[in-house]
Amino acid sequence: MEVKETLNFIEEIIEEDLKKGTHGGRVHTRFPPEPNGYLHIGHAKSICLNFGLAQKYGGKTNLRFDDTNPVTEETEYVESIRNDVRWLGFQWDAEYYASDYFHQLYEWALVLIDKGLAYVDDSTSEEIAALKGTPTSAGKDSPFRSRSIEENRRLFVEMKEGKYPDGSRVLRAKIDMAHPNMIMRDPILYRIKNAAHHRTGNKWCIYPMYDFAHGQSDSIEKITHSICTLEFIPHRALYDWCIDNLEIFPSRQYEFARLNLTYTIMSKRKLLELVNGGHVKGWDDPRMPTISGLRRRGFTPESIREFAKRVGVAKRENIIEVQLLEYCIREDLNKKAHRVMAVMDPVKLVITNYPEGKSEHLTIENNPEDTESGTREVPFSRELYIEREDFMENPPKKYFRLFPGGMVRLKGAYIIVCDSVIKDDSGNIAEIHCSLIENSRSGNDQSGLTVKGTIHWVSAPHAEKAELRLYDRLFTDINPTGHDDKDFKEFINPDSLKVISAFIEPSLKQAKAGISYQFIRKAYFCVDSDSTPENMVFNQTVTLKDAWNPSKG
RNA sequence: UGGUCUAUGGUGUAAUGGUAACACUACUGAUUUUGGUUCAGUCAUUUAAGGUUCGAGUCCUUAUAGACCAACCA
Repeated sequence: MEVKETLNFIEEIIEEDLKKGTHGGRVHTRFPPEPNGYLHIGHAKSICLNFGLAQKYGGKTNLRFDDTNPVTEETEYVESIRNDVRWLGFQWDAEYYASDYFHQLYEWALVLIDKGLAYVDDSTSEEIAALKGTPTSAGKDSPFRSRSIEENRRLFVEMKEGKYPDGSRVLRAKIDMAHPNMIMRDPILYRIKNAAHHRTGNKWCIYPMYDFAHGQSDSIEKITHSICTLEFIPHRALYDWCIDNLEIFPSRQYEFARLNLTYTIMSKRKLLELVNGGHVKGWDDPRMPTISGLRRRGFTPESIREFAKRVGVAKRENIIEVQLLEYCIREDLNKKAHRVMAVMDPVKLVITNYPEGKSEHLTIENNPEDTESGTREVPFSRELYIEREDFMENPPKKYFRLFPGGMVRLKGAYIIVCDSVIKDDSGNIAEIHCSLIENSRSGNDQSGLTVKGTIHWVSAPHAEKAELRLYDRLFTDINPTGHDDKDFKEFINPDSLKVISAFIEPSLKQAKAGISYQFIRKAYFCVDSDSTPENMVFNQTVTLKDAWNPSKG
């Protein structure tokens, strides 16, 4: 059956433009990050949207750094952003910086002054705010609003020449102090900042505001569809005002709802707070919703792109369940990740009828989902480790694992039956004694027995040790920033990171950083960049789904 | 004493005036040498009230709810 393709509202706009022949059928988008922090999964949605649209309609996408505020922006962030976009699988057509346009923007400010549409205001920040009015009451004109064009021009040029200190003067658009849209109440266009810029150094001491830079940058690059998030809706009036009065290429702005994720924060400022406050170990901490964090956690570009596709694009505020993200990474890794065995909470199991000192190599498939993935050799011997939770002395109904008198298959090996349990002085289980069934070896089973459960194991004398970093959600609240009376940091999950030592099968000894594995029956893990052959470190990406619910028996 | 945007299952996205669909979650059951995967099934009178129409989730009106707007941030 054919599934009818439906368009999101931006695709509808584009197809309408294509039909009308707007811009000669050209589609040109841009991804415009400010280099003041690392990209997060919300940006990934925007990246996939902007680049995806261009791909779909045979257009282009620029990467443009919106770097109009020198005090918060750094080259480190530029590098990380370029890296993350590339890693996600996208290549931009051109790389630009709003700072490339500083001179043009300055010229355009002069145009507005000459048209009587902009003026220099000597008021303080507080005075300007006071005259701004409120959403429900009109503002009042600044006492400097009626300066002559000549005076405005002279003052603005002097601002540029560095004759005035920070905060002493601004350039404002002359629009309407009673406008119902507060953005239009004589917005500030330029401010004085005697600060070094990461690209232009000390060349400038006046810097354009977002509203005087973004639309014009789009226009310079002949962007046809400038896509941003909902909070910029009121800015669209000013975006259009600048383009109209400057009589430049008519880029158009369209707004979609940003991504929100349950149990997650999605604000660069707040993520910075987590980094600076030492609540996480950096922007790429695997608990962070940053692209670099997700990458280190073991997420693949494919899984994130699939996620972006599945969350859709609309204008309605939304909060996506993290389970969808988890579904996407499991779906991808299920196809790709080799299966290996690791015991996270070990208890010793002795096979009493297996000769001491003997060992053999069993051939085990790497991935039953991928016949191309081949097999590997796994050593087997008399003493093994199994998970403590895979044995119960007094099991409930429907317990498929080991218990006294019970039978399970050791994955890829033999069927065993539990004969007895050895306890230490304090009553804890020290060893489980089993015997294996002759002729039950995996792939060559002539025992005729069928067992309900299969458990994983690692041969004790061959086992390697590894550090496992287990992650839980970073916040305990479904919407940490959704409480007016509480700071989001109050909801930080104290147990978001647990470090354990595990036994892993020896084939993992060569595992390289960034490679993902499925630790069978447990979770997907990926080799961390901290990992060395002497101290192997794995990050838990996501657990396997677990349908076993002991309480239901 | 304002303006703008948005309202469809638990979550998200469709249905473009004509049988409310798909995915995720959750819960059943089947299959399984991973309690994974896979496969089947269950879960909605579309915020409310009016109106237009043969026919409304869709158009109109009013209400209600939520979001955004008073940074020399973007």
